[in-house]
Amino acid sequence: MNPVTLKQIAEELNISVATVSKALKDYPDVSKKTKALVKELARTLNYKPNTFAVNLRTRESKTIGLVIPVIVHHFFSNVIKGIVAQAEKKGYLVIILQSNESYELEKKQIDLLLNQRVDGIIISLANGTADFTHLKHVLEMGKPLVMFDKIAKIVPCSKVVIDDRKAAYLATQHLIDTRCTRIAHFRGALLPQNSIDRFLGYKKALLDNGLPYDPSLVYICECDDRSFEEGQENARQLLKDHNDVDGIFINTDLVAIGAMTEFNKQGVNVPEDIAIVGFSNWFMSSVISPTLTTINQPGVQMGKAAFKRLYREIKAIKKNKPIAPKVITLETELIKRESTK
Amino acid sequence: MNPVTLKQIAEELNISVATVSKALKDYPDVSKKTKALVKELARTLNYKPNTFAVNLRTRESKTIGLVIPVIVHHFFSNVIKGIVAQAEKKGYLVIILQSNESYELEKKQIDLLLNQRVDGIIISLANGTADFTHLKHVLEMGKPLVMFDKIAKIVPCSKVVIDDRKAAYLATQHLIDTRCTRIAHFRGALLPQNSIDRFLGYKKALLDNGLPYDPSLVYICECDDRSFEEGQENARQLLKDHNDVDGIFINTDLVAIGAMTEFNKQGVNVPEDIAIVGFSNWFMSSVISPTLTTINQPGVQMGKAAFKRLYREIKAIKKNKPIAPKVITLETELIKRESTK
DNA sequence: CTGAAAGCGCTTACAG
DNA sequence: CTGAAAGCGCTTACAG
Repeated sequence: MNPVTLKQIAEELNISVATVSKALKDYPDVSKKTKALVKELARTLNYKPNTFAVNLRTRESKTIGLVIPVIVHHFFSNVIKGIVAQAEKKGYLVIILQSNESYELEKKQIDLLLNQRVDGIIISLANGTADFTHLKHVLEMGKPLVMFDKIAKIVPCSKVVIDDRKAAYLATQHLIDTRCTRIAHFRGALLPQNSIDRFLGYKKALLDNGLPYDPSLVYICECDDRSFEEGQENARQLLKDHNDVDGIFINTDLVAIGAMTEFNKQGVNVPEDIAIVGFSNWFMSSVISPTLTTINQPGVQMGKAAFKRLYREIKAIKKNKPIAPKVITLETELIKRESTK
Repeated sequence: MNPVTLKQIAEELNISVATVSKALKDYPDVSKKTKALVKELARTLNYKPNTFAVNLRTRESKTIGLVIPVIVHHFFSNVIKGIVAQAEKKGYLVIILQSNESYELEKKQIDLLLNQRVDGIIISLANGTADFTHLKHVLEMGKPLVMFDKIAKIVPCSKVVIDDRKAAYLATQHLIDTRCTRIAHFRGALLPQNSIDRFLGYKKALLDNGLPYDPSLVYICECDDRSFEEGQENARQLLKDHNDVDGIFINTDLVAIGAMTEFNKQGVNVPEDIAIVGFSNWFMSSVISPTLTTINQPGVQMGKAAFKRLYREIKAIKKNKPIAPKVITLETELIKRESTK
């Protein structure tokens, strides 16, 4: 069965397409009687406006794009959930693409979304992204852009983040407060701002407490799909390199769980021999043994906040109002569990 | 900057819009010279066709819809990954919505996608879905529909599944082969076909091996966001109800891990006292201790297969060819690990 | 080989 | 209060 059009309704009622259109949208200059007739018939015929035509006329698609490094990831799937839920409330649909942590792919995905003429884009950067012209391009096209989690400070768009530096500081301070004196750090990849910030927070906490900063205690993990294994490997290496470490602040829960597994295997007791603080508060962290002390990173909330901000900017642009980029920082908290003393 | 249109190119070159359109699409009836000129200018002006107009003309959106019960779920996020990747290869984008296991919401999401005029829909049903008119409606609109994982046999559309009954049979047989004689089952919710099939496979394996089927050994879990806790609760209850159980086949890895955690806590040894087989092969299953014997459920592959099938049907419908629903069954395998003897 | 024309289905400024 | 007209940007059957 072919979808009903305004024209069909108009012919049926012997009025014009223009009037039907206006009646359905409750324009004040249509008589109540006509409105009632039109609406009644529209309902019985199950009329649905043709989105393609509406899009073409109104120049908006009521669709936004989302680019994330990986879909199969607890934090990002939580963010997706938040964005999709919030978008739906406002009548927006979400197209999702993943960059696989590749700059090239990220560029391509942005291009696809622009061609699709989405009304706005939300993105968390790939680890490999060091050039931002594709993102500036989005802004030049007059499309709102919101970054979250892995952001680029230099791009003048709104951002939804947590205070990574502060959270890392808190995590490290907690290790110090529980009498750790030789604290290692498993950091994330080199480029992402959040892994830089977490590293800086770790370092500052050490220095503020009069502990020396020792670069040889900092291990890197790419945090790709091998996170767990990276945790194991780093733990193994750490035990070889340093037998005096008594605490580790780890960039991500999954890496931390990998490390704990390795320590278990090698008979190193957590937290007695080595205390561990993770990051993100993945649900498994409260469930493994010992349960993992960690920083809560509110994924769903970040997704919601990112869409809300994007929505404001979409509205603003529609009204030709200028938009001032805003950085929204969500609260995190340290969740103390068994992996620290 | 405003996007370039065909009209602008036409004016610049003093030819008609029609010729520009045809030149760009390599119609055979345009001179090589004109084509070269047009393509050259289109490139320098960075011309991109207006998707809204193309959609309206061609009556297709190159967009598909995906409805899943939950996004934050290892299996489903793997499926998303497979679908999105495969769709992108064919120039399709994916709009994702979640039903939260609610029939009402699922109905609404389908409606949204139809209004958006997606070219096809892929769905895994909500646990709560017992009525299928919304899905039949999709087919009546002439839109291809592909179900995966949680399907409804009664809806005449293509499906991508695994042989749940066979896989469950294998899992149970493995427990029997390793000398379990009193085998419990933690099943999924009552309605979904796959949890019914897994239950039936369990039951058949028992009977085929001359073991009695005891309904009191079957525990239910909704497998919503409390899966882990449900596993713990069922394990606790099982220990109270039956002290003679020596094996359990569990509907999902996460529930199984919950159960194992509870057994650990209560000093019940896995696999010596109770052997466990899970289902899905979540990556954590190879990582916990003891590692979990399970059935591998190929999420990414299922996603890819679902899109491939949908794509075929979209093409067929475009050519007015009839489509014969097809059931695609992917292979699974039993992965033996430490949780069974 | 090129272009005029019609049309996809809608919205909205304007005339009456 | 109603409707004719223009137009969003493209595609394609048809005429020349």
